[in-house]
Amino acid sequence: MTAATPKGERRRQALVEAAAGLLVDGGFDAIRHRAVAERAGLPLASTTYYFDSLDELVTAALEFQGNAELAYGKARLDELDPAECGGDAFVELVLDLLLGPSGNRDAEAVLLRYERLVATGRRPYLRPLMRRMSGELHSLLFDIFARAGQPVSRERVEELIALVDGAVVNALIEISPDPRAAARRMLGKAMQPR
Amino acid sequence: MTAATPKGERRRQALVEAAAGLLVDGGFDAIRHRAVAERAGLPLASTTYYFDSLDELVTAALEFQGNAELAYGKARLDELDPAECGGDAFVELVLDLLLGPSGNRDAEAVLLRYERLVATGRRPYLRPLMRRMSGELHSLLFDIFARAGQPVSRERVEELIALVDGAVVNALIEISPDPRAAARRMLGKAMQPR
DNA sequence: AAATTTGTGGTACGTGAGTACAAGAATGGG
DNA sequence: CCCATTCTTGTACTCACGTACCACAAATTT
Repeated sequence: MTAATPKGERRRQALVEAAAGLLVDGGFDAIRHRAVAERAGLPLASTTYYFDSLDELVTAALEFQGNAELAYGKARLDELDPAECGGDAFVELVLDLLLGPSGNRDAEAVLLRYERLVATGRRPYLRPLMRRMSGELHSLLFDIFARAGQPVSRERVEELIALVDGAVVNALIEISPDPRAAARRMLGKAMQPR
Repeated sequence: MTAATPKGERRRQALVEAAAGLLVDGGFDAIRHRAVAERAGLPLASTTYYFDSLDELVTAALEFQGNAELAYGKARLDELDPAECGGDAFVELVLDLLLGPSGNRDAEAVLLRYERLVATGRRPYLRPLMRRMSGELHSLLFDIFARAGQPVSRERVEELIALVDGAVVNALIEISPDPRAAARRMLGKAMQPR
């Protein structure tokens, strides 16, 4: 159900944000009616009033989080100074877009981005949303490469994303996972001038 | 707990196989005491008798499944005829090792291999096992490339694996996921003679 | 053969979850 | 001011799950 009153809309939004927070901290399984309500400081029943099912709440949380990440990416694109796109700095920029800002407690925060992809395998209802966000991310990267004076084809963007994603999922099984370092290594090598 | 009697050992093994089956069909969350017992045709309490905790059962199931996959890979290596390693056939061979034999109901079966990687992020107790299996898989691929007359460095193996893994996780969000096709495309391009 | 270990399985407890419900409060238009 | 719609929330029902328990059977050891 959708809210019809301003206050209702605010409450609904508070629930979405709480759910998104839980999503980041604990993954999809952490989004539960009771946990969301508590985190938002609202009663349990408010979650079932504004969302017909838990899936709907999960979808809203994912959309909120995804949009936040895309907004961050767009901001980085806007403030991009082509002069400061030396090799290493540019690699870090791309990693920021794909994995989130560095300084995130890493393995933890990166994990969610990949749980999302894989979870979509068993939750088909997330696919349309994930497709949209993935498409926007690709476009964003495409623009960033162009803006940085290193234009690439869309196909090449897909390759680089795949390389980073693969490096990350394989890094997750290390004793002390450092997925960003693994991705940096692969990406740095792939982007080296030939 | 470990079994001490031959019959006990058989029962324990039946539980592990049942759990592995559930793992393949429904992912980690599908491994539950009751489901495992029912699938094995044994009483509920047998699961707690042979395994101190559910984690132990999950670990055993994963190990069983992983070993089966590695055995399949070794068999493919043994029967490898270097003469039949034309480009396309060889790509398919590599995909068979990384994604499982073609003909698997694809998106379904491939999914587990990536759930494992990501799940390890939130289940540290799986890491040692995953590391071991991942290492063996890398070695296997290294040997296969050499045997096929296309030797590559271990670093290059890692790159190709990352490329395939990244292609797969990104393919999972499609409306009708075909991760194998996506991986085939990327891998084929990356392995093209330069 | 007795004793001890090992295996077996029915049952039940406690917990946490999704969801339903109904009674009450707030809101806004006539 | 009233009334209908919208919102709010405490409570409770049902279910599935992990796990513990215990009486008993089978096997193994002494």
